[in-house]
Amino acid sequence: MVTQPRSMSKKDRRLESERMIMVAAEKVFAEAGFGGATIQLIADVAGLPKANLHYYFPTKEALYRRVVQDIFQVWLKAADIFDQASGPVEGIGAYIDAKMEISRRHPAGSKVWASEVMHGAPVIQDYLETTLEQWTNGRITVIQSWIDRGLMAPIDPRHLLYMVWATTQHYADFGHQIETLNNSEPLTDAQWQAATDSVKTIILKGIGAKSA
Amino acid sequence: MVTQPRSMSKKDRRLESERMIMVAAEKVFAEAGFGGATIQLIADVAGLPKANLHYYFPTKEALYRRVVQDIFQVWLKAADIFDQASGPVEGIGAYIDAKMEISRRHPAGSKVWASEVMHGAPVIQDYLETTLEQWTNGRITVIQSWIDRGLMAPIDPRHLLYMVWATTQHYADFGHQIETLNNSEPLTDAQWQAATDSVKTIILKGIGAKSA
DNA sequence: CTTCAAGCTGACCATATGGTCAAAATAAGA
DNA sequence: TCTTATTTTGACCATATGGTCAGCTTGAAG
Repeated sequence: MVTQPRSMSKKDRRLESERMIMVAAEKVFAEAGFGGATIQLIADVAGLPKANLHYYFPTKEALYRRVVQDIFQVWLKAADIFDQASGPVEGIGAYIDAKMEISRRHPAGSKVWASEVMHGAPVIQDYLETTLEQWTNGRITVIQSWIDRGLMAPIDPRHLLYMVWATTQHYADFGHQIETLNNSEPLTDAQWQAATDSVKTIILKGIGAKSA
Repeated sequence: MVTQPRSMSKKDRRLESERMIMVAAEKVFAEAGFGGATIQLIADVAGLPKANLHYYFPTKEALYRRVVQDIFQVWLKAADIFDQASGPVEGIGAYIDAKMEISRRHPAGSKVWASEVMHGAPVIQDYLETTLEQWTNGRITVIQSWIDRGLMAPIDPRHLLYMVWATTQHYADFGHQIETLNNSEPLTDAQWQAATDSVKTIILKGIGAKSA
């Protein structure tokens, strides 16, 4: 456990403790799944007694919910890029860049999200039905307008989005498999760049994207 | 529980019981994850007393291992199609067809596989390092030969394979999300066909595939 | 310095779960 | 029919785990 500086105010220490717990929880939930994760292990990773963890988060479910909600925020934030784009090359290209970066920097979060959805989204079903659906429909409109303006081929925007999600998140969720097939070595900077380029090249060419 | 006909021999009944347990286990492991699944629930789904399940499979791990190995076999079998192809349009096209069909028919299996890999492949690490790596390298050779013969653009074959895996498996692993975004309705036959067509179109066009 | 609310923690509890076992039931073979 | 191996099952056990709680510590405010 990293000792917390005396300088911190009580409020800061609270926030700091909550953050440490969240980070530990994200990691443990990602590695073991919700059912396989134990409060004890999360507490150990965070460097706190189990009872202290319960002081901040009353139940395992509550902690898990917070973790999933946090991840969803990151997810949504990356999507903002989409809107500032003038056409598919810039918009989808930048979106792929952002999502690949998330897969690289927050693989644990991506896995927790994947696990949550795979198990039927018991915790964030309402988000899927409201926020995600609205975001998706908005993006579908944008993509459709690009198609209407002749900036890309008439691909079903929905399946295009699924492909981007699937491909980018795969590098986080199946990172272990990818690493194994890479002589059990993590991807290097150059390899991540090559992966990103490959994904962008294939998808942008595949939809016949033209710069606006 | 489906009563087993008296006509069955003892050996057949054993196989039948094992199969029922495997089917139930695949479903429960997919829905709850390894840690969240309970032997009791698997037994209930299979329609057997818990103790009887332990007669056929000594431990939870042993049962899980069998389930994962089974799934891997399906995975490999689908890959055979690849070899009979004369070029990327036929080979990759047929491979995408096969994998989309698996996602549709065996979504639970796909989820168990995804979960296993996400958790670091504790059970099938050796398969990844041997069988999967060999299969992958073989396919990379094939794809490279297509590139050399000018049948497709010079895409890194590895990332192409990852994209096919990611995209096709996404329809199983994230099926719940896709269903939610489809007005909480399962995809119809036509929608599955449209999804498959979209995936094939984008990828084949994206790699500049030409018929041999 | 004193007071008091906020924060922290070791010890404890109830429950769920994987797994065991002895005995009963069943079916195949002599 | 009798014998024996296989299969089935209810009852039981040891352990792990989520969660509680009473009491202790700490630090801010007056």
